[in-house]
Amino acid sequence: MSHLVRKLENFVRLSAADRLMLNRAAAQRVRTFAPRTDIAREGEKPKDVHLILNGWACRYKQLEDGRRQIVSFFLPGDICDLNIFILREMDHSIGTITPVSIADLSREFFDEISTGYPRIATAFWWETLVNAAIQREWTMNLGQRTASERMAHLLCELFFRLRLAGLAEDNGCSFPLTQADLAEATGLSKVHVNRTLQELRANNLIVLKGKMLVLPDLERLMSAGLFNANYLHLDREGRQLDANE
Amino acid sequence: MSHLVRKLENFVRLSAADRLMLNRAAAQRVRTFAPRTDIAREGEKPKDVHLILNGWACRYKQLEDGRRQIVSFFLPGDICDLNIFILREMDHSIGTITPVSIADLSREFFDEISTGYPRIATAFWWETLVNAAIQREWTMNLGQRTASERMAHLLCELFFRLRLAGLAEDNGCSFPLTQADLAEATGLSKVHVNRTLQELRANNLIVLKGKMLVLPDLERLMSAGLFNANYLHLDREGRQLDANE
DNA sequence: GTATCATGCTAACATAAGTTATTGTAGTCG
DNA sequence: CGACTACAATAACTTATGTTAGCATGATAC
Repeated sequence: MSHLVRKLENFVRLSAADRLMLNRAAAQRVRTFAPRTDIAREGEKPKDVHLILNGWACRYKQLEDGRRQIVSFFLPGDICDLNIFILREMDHSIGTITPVSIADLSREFFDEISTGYPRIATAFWWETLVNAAIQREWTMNLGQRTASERMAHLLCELFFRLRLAGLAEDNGCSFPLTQADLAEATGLSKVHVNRTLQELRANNLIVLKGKMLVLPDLERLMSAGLFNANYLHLDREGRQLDANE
Repeated sequence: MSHLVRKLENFVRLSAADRLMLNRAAAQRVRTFAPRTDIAREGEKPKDVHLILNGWACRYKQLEDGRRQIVSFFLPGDICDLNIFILREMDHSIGTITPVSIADLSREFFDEISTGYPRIATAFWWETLVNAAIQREWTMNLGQRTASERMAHLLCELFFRLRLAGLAEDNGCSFPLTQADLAEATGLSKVHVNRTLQELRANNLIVLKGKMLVLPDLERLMSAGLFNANYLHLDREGRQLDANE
């Protein structure tokens, strides 16, 4: 089962036809990219919506003087920007971290969804709203949390999101980000990222080595990062109805 | 003409019927709020989409220990969160800065839009995408810009957005935010906000007094804030077609 | 096997921004 | 009118994080 379907089914119940539709779309127009290359660049006209099939990528923005900020990460099953084609040009770039394969989704695909696949349409709205919530949480993260809180929070988020797509073990996950990547995502310097990771290690909150992240005590890491998963909206739609609200 | 219509017409050409529909929706279910009160609170079940008719409001998040971050501002003509009702609970709060009046838009209103008002639907997608872009830009702002760049950038953004809704003069606007508000939005301390504003004043980039902001030289302020308006996507849809792209 | 490169680590030092505290100023309320 | 109150301004001091630089490690390539 694809990571996308796996993820969306955490929120809506999809029919067999829904799943077929999604898997069919994910099998067409597939492209692959080497690590550290751009899938799309700021200033370009957006043509398609990208679905990440495999690998890690990120959205980033750059200032004229070279300062770079990773504004979000894309994990397998993530969709880049619904309906982006109505805009005239990209206001950010999308680049790969690892080798990445994507499927390009056309405008026509979304037209089909909105006329004939209401459950998928709802699931896509959920995806859009959760992405917005993640971006807000990053604003909070950069604005209010200290370096170690910020790092702990980011690690929790990535772990939760990977788990949602079926890509994490019970207490860890594969983790391809370099300290330089973490620096660009947290707004810290590389040196301070290193210090911060050492601190988390010293507190037995993480084991991070050779592209593998182990979280020996997720609860403690969450509280170290003041992490509250509510913004990921992991509850299935209708649960409040089941509970006879 | 309402601020909403004014704003959306910067992007799509609306028909008379479109405008009528929007103005009708904006006249029903109107509520008013005192300054510094909450329109919605984190944890609540979202019921309606809010359209800001008048006044300034903000979205904010709070940590258990009281640290607060304003994650975005709402100006007249802004819509809070399209389709928010599919989520089970709010992950943030919405509070007023000034006295505010809003119109609550129902699920049924959006159903009507999506079946019978394609231009409005497109304009709403534009609004959603621009809001996402603004949130990304805030991430960049907090992660990479220095205090004075950050402040200059924020002032530019608010000025541009007010102008879009027809709420700014040529070289200034009404500006109800306190230094404490600016601190919560920029992730700086109140004291440092004060220092930063002094610096901008000393460089003749702003005149800020008694809830009025004057920008004597917008160009210079923009370059002081490394402000590039591309993320606001102010270009009307179809312009690239007119230009025979 | 050793040269090269990306990545990680550490130390010493510099600085932007935070903290605490005090004072000024204007508006509002009784 | 005087007493509050919210907001703004400043000073003195502290601290978290940035900067520069150098070294260590491990993978990849020839």
